[in-house]
Amino acid sequence: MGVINHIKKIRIEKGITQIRMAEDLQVTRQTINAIEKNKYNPSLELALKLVDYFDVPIEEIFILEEDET
Amino acid sequence: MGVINHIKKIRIEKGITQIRMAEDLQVTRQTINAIEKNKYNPSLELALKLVDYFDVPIEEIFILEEDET
DNA sequence: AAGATGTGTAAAGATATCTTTACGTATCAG
DNA sequence: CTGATACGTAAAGATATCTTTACACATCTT
Repeated sequence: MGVINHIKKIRIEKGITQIRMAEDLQVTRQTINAIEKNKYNPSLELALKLVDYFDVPIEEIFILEEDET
Repeated sequence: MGVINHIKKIRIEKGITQIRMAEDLQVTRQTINAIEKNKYNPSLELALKLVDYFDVPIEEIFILEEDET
């Protein structure tokens, strides 16, 4: 059970650096890096900002992994 | 800047109690209550579970309020 | 080689999210 | 009135999210 994301993939595709993303989204570079490395999930607020930032559907960025029985 | 939600409205429309929601989503009733009262935002994981649970687009539940310049 | 740029990481601290326990109020059924 | 059900809330504590500061490594340019 948990959430994984495809932020790094999307960021690279768009040719954006972690540094620029952090500035644009008003968080630190370490936050972007940690989320890309799936160290933890973004807050809902940051997740929604990421959706707006990349302009892609949320399902293309964040995947809710179901509990495998 | 922040996120508001329409969980209470949607829950009432579907005739579900906070207690049942909490059981179904495996969180406490207090968590549901606090989120409905906008005491704090759900985690991204819980937010995605809520989307699945209600089967509505995320934009109908969560609204990212922009910073008014 | 030296400097600039982009990325990975770590540790300490602040704040947010969530649980557990518990109490209060209101409504409805018996 | 009594009991059951649903909701609102509060306080203490655990864990997650995010910041600040700092260091390391790799690549590219000069």
